Amino acid sequence: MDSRSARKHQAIMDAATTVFLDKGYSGTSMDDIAKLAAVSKQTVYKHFADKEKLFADIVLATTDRLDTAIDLLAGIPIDADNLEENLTRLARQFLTTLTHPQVIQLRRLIIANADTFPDLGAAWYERGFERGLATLASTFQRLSDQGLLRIDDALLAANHFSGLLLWIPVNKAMFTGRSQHTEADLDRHAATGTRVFLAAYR
Amino acid sequence: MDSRSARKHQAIMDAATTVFLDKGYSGTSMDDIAKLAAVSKQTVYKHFADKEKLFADIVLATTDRLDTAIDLLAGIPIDADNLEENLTRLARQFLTTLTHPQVIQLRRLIIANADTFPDLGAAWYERGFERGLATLASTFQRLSDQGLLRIDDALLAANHFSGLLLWIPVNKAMFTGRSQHTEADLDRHAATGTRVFLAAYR
DNA sequence: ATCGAGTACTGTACCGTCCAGTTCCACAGT
DNA sequence: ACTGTGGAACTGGACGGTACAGTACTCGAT
Repeated sequence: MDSRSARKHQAIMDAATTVFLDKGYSGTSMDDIAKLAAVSKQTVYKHFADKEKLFADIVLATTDRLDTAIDLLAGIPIDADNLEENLTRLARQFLTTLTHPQVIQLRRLIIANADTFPDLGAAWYERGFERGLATLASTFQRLSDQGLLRIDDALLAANHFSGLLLWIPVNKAMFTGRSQHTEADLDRHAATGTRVFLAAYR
Repeated sequence: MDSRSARKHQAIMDAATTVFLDKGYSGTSMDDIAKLAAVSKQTVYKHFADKEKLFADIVLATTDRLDTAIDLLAGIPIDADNLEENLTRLARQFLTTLTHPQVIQLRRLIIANADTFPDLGAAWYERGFERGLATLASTFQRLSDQGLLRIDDALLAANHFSGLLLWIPVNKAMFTGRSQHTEADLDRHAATGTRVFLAAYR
């Protein structure tokens, strides 16, 4: 069922995602998108009412992709033995996912336009952020029920966990352009962050 | 030495700061700034070469103001007794300062334009972020020398402290527009964050 | 006579629309 | 299976309208 129309639609979405992530909302022209999608501008406007609508669509689509990625990640079972090692590995994967250049660029994009598109910022916050925290929290709750952790507010614990891990690398990436972290940096953040977390919650 | 010229200069800086913080870089026109400063556009261009230069100047000036505020804050002495209470108060003041709407808007502004002005992002990161962490770290080092904390990497400890405190409220503010936190929220973040920090570092 | 206000102007970028001509696709009849 | 046909979708380019950075020029104030 890849009708021509559907193919074009997808091509436009892909192109728009690329260009918006790269150049920001106002830095992107509809002509740019049409050209990259190898499609006429008329066709773009046939599929999307206007620039704002197109922007909202690609942001939400990308957010959903990220959301499912996090779900998968938090679903990985954690052994009772070697709790610290297992948790460190979870932390490490969190870091990999959330410092991925595309994710960083998406954050940038939403923050930059949170004034113009308040609904979009709120939607991202709820679907891409709070939901991620909630799944992480349910993992912690499980560990707590097994007696491996000592937690009364699982959501708060998830907040602390992610704050310990992400505050530095995410901020660095936000401010210093497309800075790529070395693997060693991320390893270190995962290890030390997990250690502090366990000191408080084991 | 308030020459007429100096006063105009200041008026333009103030107006530009206000408008840029409110509407973002590309959302702000030079006419807006001139009008708010009660000055002709010609005069604006007499004092600042172009829009980019003006933007860079006001960002760096605001960053410096924030930096000195943090210095003051981290310099407050901490009693040996009631460590947790004292640290919680420090945390609370950190939160107040860094969730101030102006600061949040400045962060937004820099992140939004980190691609176009990479130097500015880097400058903010070094002067407004790493420097703040460094002063916090030196406070922790002092406490460690007094035997109140057990720290081997003071800078890392400062990172963890700020991550625990700021991750949630700052993210929320970034994404959900000018959301104001209730005092109670901030109290709670300060208390729980400090508790986790002390569990790991006391 | 110097400085700045006020305003008009230039050049550019870009959103969204329009139109004339072309390609794709589903479905009919053979 | 093969062809023909109608309609929908697409192309490419042009165009109106608007917004805005930066410049030029006139006139009044001090």
